[in-house]
Amino acid sequence: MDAQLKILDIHEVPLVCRACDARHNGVCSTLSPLQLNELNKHSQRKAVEAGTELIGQGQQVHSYSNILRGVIKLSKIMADGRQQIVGLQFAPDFMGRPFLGESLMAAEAATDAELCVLPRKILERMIAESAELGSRLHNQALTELDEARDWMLTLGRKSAREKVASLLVLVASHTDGDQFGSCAFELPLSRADIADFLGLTIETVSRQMTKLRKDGLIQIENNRQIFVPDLEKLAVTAGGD
Amino acid sequence: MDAQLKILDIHEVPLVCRACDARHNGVCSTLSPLQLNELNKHSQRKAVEAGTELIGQGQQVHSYSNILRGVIKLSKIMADGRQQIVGLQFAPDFMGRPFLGESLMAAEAATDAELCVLPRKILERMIAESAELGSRLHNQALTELDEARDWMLTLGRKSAREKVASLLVLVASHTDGDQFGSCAFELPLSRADIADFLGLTIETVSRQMTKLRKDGLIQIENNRQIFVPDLEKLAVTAGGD
DNA sequence: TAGCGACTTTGACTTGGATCAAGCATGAGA
DNA sequence: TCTCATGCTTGATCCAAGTCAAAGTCGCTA
Repeated sequence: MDAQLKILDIHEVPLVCRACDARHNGVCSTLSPLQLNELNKHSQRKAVEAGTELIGQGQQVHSYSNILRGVIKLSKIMADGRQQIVGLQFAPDFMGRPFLGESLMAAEAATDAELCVLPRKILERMIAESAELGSRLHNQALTELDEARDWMLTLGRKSAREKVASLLVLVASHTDGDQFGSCAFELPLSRADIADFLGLTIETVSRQMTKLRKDGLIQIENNRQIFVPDLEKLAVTAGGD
Repeated sequence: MDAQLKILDIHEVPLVCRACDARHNGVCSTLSPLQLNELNKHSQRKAVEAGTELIGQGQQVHSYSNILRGVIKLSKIMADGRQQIVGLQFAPDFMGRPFLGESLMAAEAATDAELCVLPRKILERMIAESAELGSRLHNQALTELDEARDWMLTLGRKSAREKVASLLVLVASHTDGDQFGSCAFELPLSRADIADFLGLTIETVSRQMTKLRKDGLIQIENNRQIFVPDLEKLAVTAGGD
């Protein structure tokens, strides 16, 4: 909520994103050395802490970002305050909605995060110049659409228990600990965030987490540390397939 | 349900889509005459009647389509039969998810419809060749993503009454009768479809329709014919903005 | 014109999740 | 050490929407 750093003013942060290092495969990996050099002149690395609002619903868009570290939540809010998280973005996703001047939702850092900020005009010019970059972003848009539609099934047709299990499976799937049976991870979201993502209240989320714990499907430490003894079983609880 | 025509066998229907006529601005309008000619060799116009399944969840994708007339519903189904409609496509949308061999959802004609069917391989080659076509499809994907996220807010946070009103506003917005105050249209969906789209039951949909009617927000004739005396008021009932 | 099937509405009852209201932990600051 | 704020859990109660069951409506066919 307390936005110490505004992403829009890209000149605040001095550190320049030098090249497509491993974490930076969101966009740059498709560019020619010439384009990369051009991009480096304008891109800015930026660290933000959890809770920082990166852009508000209805605000003008001046930049896009590659997410280098952390989790960003995208949310929509109704006139009366009801809120729905409509997407989570993990590193190394590209963040932003090209070709639209005004943001249709708010973006907020769910965890401490690091971004590589790209000015809008520069990036849009590069999309026009590089078919490969365009294709890359096209594919990410399609993937996000797939995910959004999966989530529509979750929101529309699953019970609270299934919803919470679905969220845990989703977060687990974005954690590299892709071991077979068990996995452990830190939840990037508070109970309130989870509720906003699942279309539930915090009380219901809490109750279902407790129930999943008592049923032996998960273990919880310090509210955020989750251990899943059997991911398969949790996925079944989340609604199968 | 009874699929008399399978979209996959493009040779069944003799009529060839000759050119980018007005209704056919989904894809073809971006192509060069040479490419158009090439496309015309392979595209097929096809009429399907309401209820025809165009592709099933998990099936191999062999073609894409431009929708020339009618409404297509995209739906996901869970192992136990729970169903959620995750998108509606109206003419002149492009239908299909490029670059993925297997369909993540089912597509079914909600109304009688007419399609221009494009074989997958041909279209994907043309995307690679034409930056403008790629950009066009990229934009459609982004638009669909915007719509999906809007709908996530509806599914997650709105009451049954607001959901039904939202659907009516959505359908109204795809009807060219964009008069200011009032509008009239035919619902392309049955009560069961509406329920599947809104994450409700048919009974709840029916009750809310009745209540909206009794509140004077809509008039209903023959279940499907809707007259909205004041679209603005209905939009407010749908949750504002 | 009666009968059948698909679709819709309506009513009575149940229930899952929301709401309201305390408690409980943790950590920061005085 | 106390207090206060923040985030989470737990319990009691309520209500919106689901479930179950019947009855209308319409078109189709015999």
